[in-house]
Amino acid sequence: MLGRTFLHLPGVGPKSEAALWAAGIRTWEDFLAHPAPPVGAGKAALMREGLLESQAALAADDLDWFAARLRTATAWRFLPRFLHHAGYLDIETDGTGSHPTVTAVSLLHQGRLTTYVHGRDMDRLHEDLARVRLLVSFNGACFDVPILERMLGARAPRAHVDLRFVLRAAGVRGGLKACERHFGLNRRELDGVDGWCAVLLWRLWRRTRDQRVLETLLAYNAADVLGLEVLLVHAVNELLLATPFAAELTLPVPRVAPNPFRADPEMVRAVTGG
DNA sequence: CTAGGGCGGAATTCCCATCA
DNA sequence: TGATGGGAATTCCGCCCTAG
Repeated sequence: MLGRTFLHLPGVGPKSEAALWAAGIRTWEDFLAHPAPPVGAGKAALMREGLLESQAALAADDLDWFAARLRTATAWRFLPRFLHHAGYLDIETDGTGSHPTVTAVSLLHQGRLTTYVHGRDMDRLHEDLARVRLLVSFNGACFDVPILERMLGARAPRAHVDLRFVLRAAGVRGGLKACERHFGLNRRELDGVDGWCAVLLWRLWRRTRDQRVLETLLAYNAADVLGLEVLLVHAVNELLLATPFAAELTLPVPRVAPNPFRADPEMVRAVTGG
């Protein structure tokens, strides 16, 4: 999809891009080879320049270059090409206002899920996060990343895709759980657990040191990032439907990866009030 | 509850094609 | 060639939404 995207060029919006596609100019190469593309001469020259730069950036695997030009709702355009760099992130906190303790973090990167726990190994997060070139989160632009930076001094990758806004562009609104339900994802024994439950689980864990409590908290945290990986593909496929390329570019939807942690039904009951 | 970034619509600027 | 109008892109601001 990236090689068919013109939106990232200055002076090009959704209308111009759609017009190019309709005129049979479907790829960067189509445009560059076209003797008289259906735009003004000045804009054509500017676009030609931008496309040559785009080709160079793609050849150099320069994710940041595209991330800077395709933000928020349009970020999905470069996702398929750079998917293998994605690090899916979700944090839990103790819920105490604007300066909370980060209690647990899950990071799914290159097929490996790593969990960080406050007081255990949270310090390892910095170096692992530094290896991630493309961060994927849900509402992370507003929540996870600012808190990680403020509370842990962490530095997030420059390229960050917040699925909240990608999904919204695809017409799917609401919180993470609602989005999962929309695509038929099932949380099974974690049904009904939300972020506030994670706060309660953390308090319960501190008080009791019962391993089942921590395990339930981590299962919830892990379920969030495992869901992100699948939601991302759904979102891209949904947005492809609004382009002429859905038939050839639709991605296979992966299964939700197995959760290495097991939520204890008794602990779930304890914090959901069920 | 509280914070914060981004959406959405309106206003504004920019660009291009069309004319005389 | 210079003025003009329309359409598209960009900018700006208040409010919405979601996180734990």
